[in-house]
Amino acid sequence: MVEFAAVTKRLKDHGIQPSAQRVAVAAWVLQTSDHPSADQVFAAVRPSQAMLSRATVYNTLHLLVEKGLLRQLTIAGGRVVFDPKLEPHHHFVDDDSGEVSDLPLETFRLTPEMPVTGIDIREVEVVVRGRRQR
Amino acid sequence: MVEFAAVTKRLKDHGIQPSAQRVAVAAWVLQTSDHPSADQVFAAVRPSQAMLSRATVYNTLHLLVEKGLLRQLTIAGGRVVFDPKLEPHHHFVDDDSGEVSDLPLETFRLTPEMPVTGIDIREVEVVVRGRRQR
DNA sequence: GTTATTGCAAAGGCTTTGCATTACG
DNA sequence: CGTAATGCAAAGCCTTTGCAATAAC
Repeated sequence: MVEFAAVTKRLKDHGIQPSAQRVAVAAWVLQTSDHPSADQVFAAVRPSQAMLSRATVYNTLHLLVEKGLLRQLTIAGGRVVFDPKLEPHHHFVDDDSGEVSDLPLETFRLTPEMPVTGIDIREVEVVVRGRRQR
Repeated sequence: MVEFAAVTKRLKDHGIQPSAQRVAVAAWVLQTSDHPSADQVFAAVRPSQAMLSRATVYNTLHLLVEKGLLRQLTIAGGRVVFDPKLEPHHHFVDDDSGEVSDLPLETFRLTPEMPVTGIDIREVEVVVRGRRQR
């Protein structure tokens, strides 16, 4: 069960005019612990929102990213996925299944020991590829 | 001027059967200091190798990656580029121009202080996004 | 009423695929 | 000869675009 009222407020607070479609998309994607692709978002929200087109999903996702409610990740292989977890953290991609999972920030400490000059760093993305041991 | 003989030998050493197209592609992509996309490789090699199709370029690039002569990177925005520099290092993507450049490994020290368990790490990709200062 | 949002379908990149042709061992 | 590599064009994703219809202010 998702609180649409809370989502609506959150959208407004971030300067996004709510609409049935936007609230439905946001309510789902902002609470998932998964790392869905645009199409997975569409597939997940469609059943409860028959009036929803792919274009609107892309539209809404980009809007959420632009307004800072969602992060867009680029995973090995060129896949683009979305991540509602805003706190800095890293990612692990299972080469076998393609699944994406979070790695806590402390797993790797990025210590600038050689100062990076001439660059305004906006974001550091760390993607670990490998295999789950069994 | 590129030494085709050396490239040919290198391909053979890595179990790749040389051909005119493969040597031409490899000779260019393995010596560039850039981070070209598949299409940029095609555009660069085509003039000196009229008998070259896009399919063969993709084919050859994937072969080089598979055999460990080339690395495939996934850059912010879902772009896939290739990097002949095999030594571990990081990458910087200029948000303005989209250009990719290398960052020395020492720029960031990745210190596993919380041991990563249950995972066979194959590769750690660090991509820094931001802007060049002027 | 005027502006913003949406759906639809078409168009656009980029990459892969299938198959006949050509080159190689 | 038999196998491997290539070219070509078509097909496949995924994503964006244009425009008319709809809904919101």
